[in-house]
Amino acid sequence: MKDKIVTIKDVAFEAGVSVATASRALAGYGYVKENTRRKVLEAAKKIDYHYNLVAKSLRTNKTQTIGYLLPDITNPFFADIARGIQDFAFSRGYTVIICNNDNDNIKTQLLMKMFIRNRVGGIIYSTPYNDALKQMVETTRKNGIPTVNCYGSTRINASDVITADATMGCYKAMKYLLELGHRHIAILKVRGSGISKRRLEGCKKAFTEFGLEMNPDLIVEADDFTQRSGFRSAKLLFNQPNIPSALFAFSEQLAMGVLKAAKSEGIAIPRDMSLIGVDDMIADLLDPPLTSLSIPTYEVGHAAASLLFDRIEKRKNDSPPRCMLMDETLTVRDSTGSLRTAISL
Amino acid sequence: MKDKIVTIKDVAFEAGVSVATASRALAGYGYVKENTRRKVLEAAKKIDYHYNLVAKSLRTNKTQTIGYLLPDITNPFFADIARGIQDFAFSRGYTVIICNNDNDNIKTQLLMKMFIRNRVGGIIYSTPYNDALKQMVETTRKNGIPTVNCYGSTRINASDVITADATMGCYKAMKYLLELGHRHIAILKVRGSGISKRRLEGCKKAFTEFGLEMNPDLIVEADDFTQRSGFRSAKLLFNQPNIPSALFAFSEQLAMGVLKAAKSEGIAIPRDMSLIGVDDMIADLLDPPLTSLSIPTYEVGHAAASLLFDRIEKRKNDSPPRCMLMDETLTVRDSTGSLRTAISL
DNA sequence: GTGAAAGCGCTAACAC
DNA sequence: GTGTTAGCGCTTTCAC
Repeated sequence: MKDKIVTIKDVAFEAGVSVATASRALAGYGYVKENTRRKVLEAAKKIDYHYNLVAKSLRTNKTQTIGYLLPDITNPFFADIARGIQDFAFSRGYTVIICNNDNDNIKTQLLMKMFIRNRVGGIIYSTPYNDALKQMVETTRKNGIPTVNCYGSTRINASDVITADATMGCYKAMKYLLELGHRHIAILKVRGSGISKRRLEGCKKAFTEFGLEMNPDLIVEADDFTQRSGFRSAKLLFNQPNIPSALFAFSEQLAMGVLKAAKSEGIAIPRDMSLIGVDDMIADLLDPPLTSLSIPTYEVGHAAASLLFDRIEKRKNDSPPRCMLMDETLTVRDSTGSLRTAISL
Repeated sequence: MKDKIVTIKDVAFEAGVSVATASRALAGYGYVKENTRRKVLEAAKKIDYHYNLVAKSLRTNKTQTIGYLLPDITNPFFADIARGIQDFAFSRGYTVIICNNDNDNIKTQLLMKMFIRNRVGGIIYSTPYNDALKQMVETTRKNGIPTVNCYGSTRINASDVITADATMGCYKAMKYLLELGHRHIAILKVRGSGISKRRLEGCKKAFTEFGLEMNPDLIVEADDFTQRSGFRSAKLLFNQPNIPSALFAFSEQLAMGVLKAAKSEGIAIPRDMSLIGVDDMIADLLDPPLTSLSIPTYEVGHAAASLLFDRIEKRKNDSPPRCMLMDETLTVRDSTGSLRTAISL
């Protein structure tokens, strides 16, 4: 139980070879006779040697680590993405440092600097690409650290971008509602949100395909993606002369707010109104289980890591930023029904 | 944009001092004249220097990193703990490596080895202290890496332990039910679960205090903590001659299963039966919002990190393992009511 | 207060 | 196939 640190030198001595050979055997590269390799590995095990990644990192000037910057790991949406990233990274022998910025620019800057100090091989971020981040991305690039914008925004920027195809997803969801016979369909989007805009485009496309046009009065703008906003907006909507036969809310939280508002107004779902949400984190637990456009969060994370490792390993860090879109899928549950249902009552 | 790496040497040159002085100024220890320090920091900024933690780690033989081993970051319960750990670690200038073992012993071993190879300063784990883990904890201890068992089990083991006071929590919850007038109270625990056993003890204590005894027929053993198990067990229970006036399920998932079973049997909650759950992750979103015993997950994580840093920084790594208990709190919502309600109907 | 220099554990030429 | 050896970028004695 001596505190003497066991190094590769000790392994080499124990195995009766040079440190170079020991190194080659341990790291598994270069030419080592199978017999020698075995001898070295046995010696390592015997003297309880543990490879020192810190030393390797210093020597090779690259770590087996990447950073992931997100708003808050407590948010299941990002936790799923994180899992996708971790699994991919781990399969490559990498470790990931997860940091929460709480949507705070000061923290962003601090954390990105921490990533650099730790000499991460690359950084994935799921946080809006604003000026604070832009500046830090610039800095990391100068330091040879590639970045991937993971579900942050599709706005052209200095990083590779991976995100879900929101336009296409909403097109599918809206088409589904139209096929059910709905025409008087309300949208609950968020004011000033880029992704809301893209979602709306998808909706419009579906309407156009049906030779219809959306009623601007039914496009409601919420302040943010929260449940409270959803509740408030829905209340307002429900106090109009006639309520829509279907409502498409652009987040799960918004939809939950709508659900509450509907309950309080005695509006039964889906009998009186069909409801679709987005995100699908706990949609199946709601009452009624919510038909929902689900974002393939795990796959998004996985793909982000894959994009990042392309740059880290293949060193093609000078090629222009790429953009990759993942398919959103519609999961039909109990909150939607055909228009006939509503008419018959 | 040259790829030349900027080192402390360059900073020293730029500032016109020796590397030793530059090092002292940059790391902020030892004697450096205020004036010199400023000069060095300015030089560093000017040539865009980024401190290299890898080199520091190699030299000092300690990293600014800890490891957190959990079943799955996607589980909000552990994500909350992770957040508590991260925040504490970050405040100490540490970074945390989060690894999911999916309750798999092989992965546990792999990941713990990864932690050692990365020379983490300490490890927190939220995974059962079984033989596989025990062996790895032994190994880390030999390598001078302290460990904290965070909500894993209170069984005496080689690590510091932090957990919630389940016995006390359940005592409070049960007392609440008894004060509401309930006597015919069912428990939904999990067979073979250590924590379930401690929870049951708390319940018994409350009964004893009221001069009562628990009815063994109403202590139901589920196979695991899942919703499916809760549903199945509740169904069985509800098909008995008379249903209990209250039910206490030892996890949120179990309670959700009970909720579903009750709905399918036409049992109204809380009118026909009161229901209490444990965990309180999404209890407020359920229908009805669930009265719930909440585990202070964030605080548990925070405390775990605090315990760990005691050992890392104060180097009192030879003192015997400590055990720390956090209070669980009862959050009353709509799923519980006084017995009179039930009688009156 | 500051500087010179040794060395943390590993890798990668290069020599044999 | 294997060995020798010079560092990677920092810290930290020990002189001055």
